[in-house]
Amino acid sequence: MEDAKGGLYRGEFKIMGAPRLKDLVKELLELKRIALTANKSGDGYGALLKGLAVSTGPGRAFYVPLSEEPGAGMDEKTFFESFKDVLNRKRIEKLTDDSKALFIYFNARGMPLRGVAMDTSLASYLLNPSRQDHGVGELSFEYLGELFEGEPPRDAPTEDSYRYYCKKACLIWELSDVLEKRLKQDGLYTLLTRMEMPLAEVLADMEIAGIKVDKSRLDDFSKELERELHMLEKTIYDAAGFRFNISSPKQLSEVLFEHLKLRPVKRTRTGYSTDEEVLKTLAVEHEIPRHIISYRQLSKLKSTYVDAIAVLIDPATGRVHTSFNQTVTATGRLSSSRPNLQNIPVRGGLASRVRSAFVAEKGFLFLSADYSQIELRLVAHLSGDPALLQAFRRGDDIHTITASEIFGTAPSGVTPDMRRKAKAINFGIIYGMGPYGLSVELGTSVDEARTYIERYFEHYGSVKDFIDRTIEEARTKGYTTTLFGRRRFIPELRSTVDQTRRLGERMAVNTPIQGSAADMIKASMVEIHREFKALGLRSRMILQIHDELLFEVHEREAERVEELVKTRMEGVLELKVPIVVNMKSGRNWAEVG
DNA sequence: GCCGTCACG
DNA sequence: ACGTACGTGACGGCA
Repeated sequence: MEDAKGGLYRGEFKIMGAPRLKDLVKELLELKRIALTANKSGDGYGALLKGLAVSTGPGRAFYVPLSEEPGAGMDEKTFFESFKDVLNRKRIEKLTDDSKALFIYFNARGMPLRGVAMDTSLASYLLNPSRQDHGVGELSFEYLGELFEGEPPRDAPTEDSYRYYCKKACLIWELSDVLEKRLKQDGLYTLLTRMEMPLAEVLADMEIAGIKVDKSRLDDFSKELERELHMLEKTIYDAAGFRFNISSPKQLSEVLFEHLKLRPVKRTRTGYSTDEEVLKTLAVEHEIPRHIISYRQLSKLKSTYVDAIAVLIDPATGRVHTSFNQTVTATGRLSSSRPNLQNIPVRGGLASRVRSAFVAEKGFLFLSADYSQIELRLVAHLSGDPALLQAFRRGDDIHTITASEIFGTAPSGVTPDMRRKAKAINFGIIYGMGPYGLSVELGTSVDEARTYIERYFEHYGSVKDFIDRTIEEARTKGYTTTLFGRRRFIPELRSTVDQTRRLGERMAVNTPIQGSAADMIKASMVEIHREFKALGLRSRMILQIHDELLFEVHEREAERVEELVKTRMEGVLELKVPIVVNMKSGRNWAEVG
């Protein structure tokens, strides 16, 4: 495409190639701020960068086609040589719609990108984390009143796609001012610049690092599961007297409730439920449900955690590179996808077969550091409840103490079953449960569950006050907040539908707890990453699982890193109760979980 | 593209 | 009489 080699497009956007690049870079070096947006194919670590659009001000932009777009662009070396200073200079502020993607691209190639001053997705997420879409199109409509649909960029480089990205870069420029003002109005700007934007680079480095997977271990396990599934399949067909698709809830339901005439336990929106709870109930009557449970467990393991992960191993590095999504959850948590490494099995007999396939690089160890009871500690802090505060300050086992209060015995007289019930209640509080929910969880009557909840609030009266206060505040303001000032709007609270309004109340209570815990771990991650860099350590952070961080630690750095991580995580914030972090190290993930 | 199911914190 | 504990992502089946 000859225009890509330095020609000037009609209209307001330029497409730059090598000949004119020098002049342009000279001009850029004089600027205070530029807007950047990438034309990439694919997502996350594996994405290809096809080009970069740069806006130098409202209505002015140019586009650099890169060689990753076949036949179109400038080779990487030329690009880096020309742009290095622009990207590296902190005083040239960069505005972008997806800083993590840029960090992944540049950091992975040893090209530091500095001076990122705005990330419009992250800004939008802080303004309203419940939005489904934080893209430039949505934001332009919402905040600029401008329609930007452009057209979906094509496979082949075209003038249209260049113009599309140039326009996008210009909109990012304009959006940045508006978003900055809004964030400052809402007291969220610091959260953007000090937490979410620095975190984006941390996440980029974690995605680049990935985690090593022993493929042969997974392959062996897959074959084993295959054989087991085949045997179970036969057993089930024999017991039923005919073949059917065991993985089809619809067909299974016909088998259980029509052919075998078992009594349905509960309904789904579309028919009778066949979930594990139902199957356990039915297992008393027939042998099939028990086999179905086993079949389901093994097939889940095989499809989701063995086969799906094996194909995502990068053959070049032997590692899988998840994507950490920073703008998905309503509470401020991260999420992980392709693969989701935040829901790798940890319970159940075969969980360790999967976890042990995630291994530390030769010469390295895994170190896991998790916040102990972080959400309950936050309940203690946020409510200021004297009994709860005292329990945590004394270092008591919180479930045992709760059990002793509810059942009126000395802590030494608490049986394992009493502790189990107290644990369910403690968790239920965080979620805003009712008597029914607790009764299902405990397998007791609704009345019994109701009694437990009443006794809980008798002993932890300030927790009740906290819940009421939090709901009331959310109703008045329209949103609920975390310790760090993160917001979540809860329109459900104004619903006239009872069920919806109660859902809103549970969200209003749960979000400050879950969200404050998310704030804390995010702040620790930024701090720890900064220290690792400053100290020039070879160790690196590789995963975050909500209240846990996983590190791949160089053997010779083990002691220093343990000390550093524990200190930073526990000292991230001063609460009214101690913050406790548990640490464990080992050669694979099963050993540290 | 939705549903049911199930893995995690 | 009804639904009934927060937040996620991914799979297979099915229309």
